[in-house]
Amino acid sequence: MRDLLLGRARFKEFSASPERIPTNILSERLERLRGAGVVERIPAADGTKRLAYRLTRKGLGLGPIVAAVRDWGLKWEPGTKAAIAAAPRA
Amino acid sequence: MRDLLLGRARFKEFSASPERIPTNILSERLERLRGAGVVERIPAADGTKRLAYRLTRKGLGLGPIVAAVRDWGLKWEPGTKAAIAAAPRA
DNA sequence: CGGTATCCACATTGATACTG
DNA sequence: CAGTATCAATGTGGATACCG
Repeated sequence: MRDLLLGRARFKEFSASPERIPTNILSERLERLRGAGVVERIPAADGTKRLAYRLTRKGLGLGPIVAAVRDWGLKWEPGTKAAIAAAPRA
Repeated sequence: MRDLLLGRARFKEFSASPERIPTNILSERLERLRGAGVVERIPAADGTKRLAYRLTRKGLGLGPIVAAVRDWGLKWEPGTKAAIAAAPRA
């Protein structure tokens, strides 16, 4: 979800993230997110026959949750680093 | 977390919630939340020797996350009902 | 009342190997 | 590149019984 919210779209991009998620887990999660209507498949931007993934509106709606988790971690869990820009301090 | 945010404090109150959580799971979760510094034990308000649970400041900080999840559910997941008052529509 | 103790079922993750 | 197939390990939840 973090990668998708950052605009990442390709299997390989998700796979390259620091978590080093195994390909089977990544594949299964993308399918489950698709089943939940949070993610959709689209043709890749580069014109090749490859696929890409993108958040639906429902998926974009998860942004505030992810942001709230990030903010909580930054405030209360030492060592938390934000991959997505933090909300400005209120 | 929802019950705690609602101000519920007693083991029995959590236990009576609609999820009908088994006592072993409830007990284990309270301990884990305590270990995470999210919940603390306090003497019960009624002066008996019983215990009660309360959110720490760190735990109260989870409120915005729970609220964001609730709002997302209300908007995107049919059948979602809010146990905590929903944020006013922006 | 407020828990512990068992024990089982199932979900999730992960390592690894393989394929169109 | 973008997955699928296996299989083992672990985590999580739940039913149930019991106890101070």
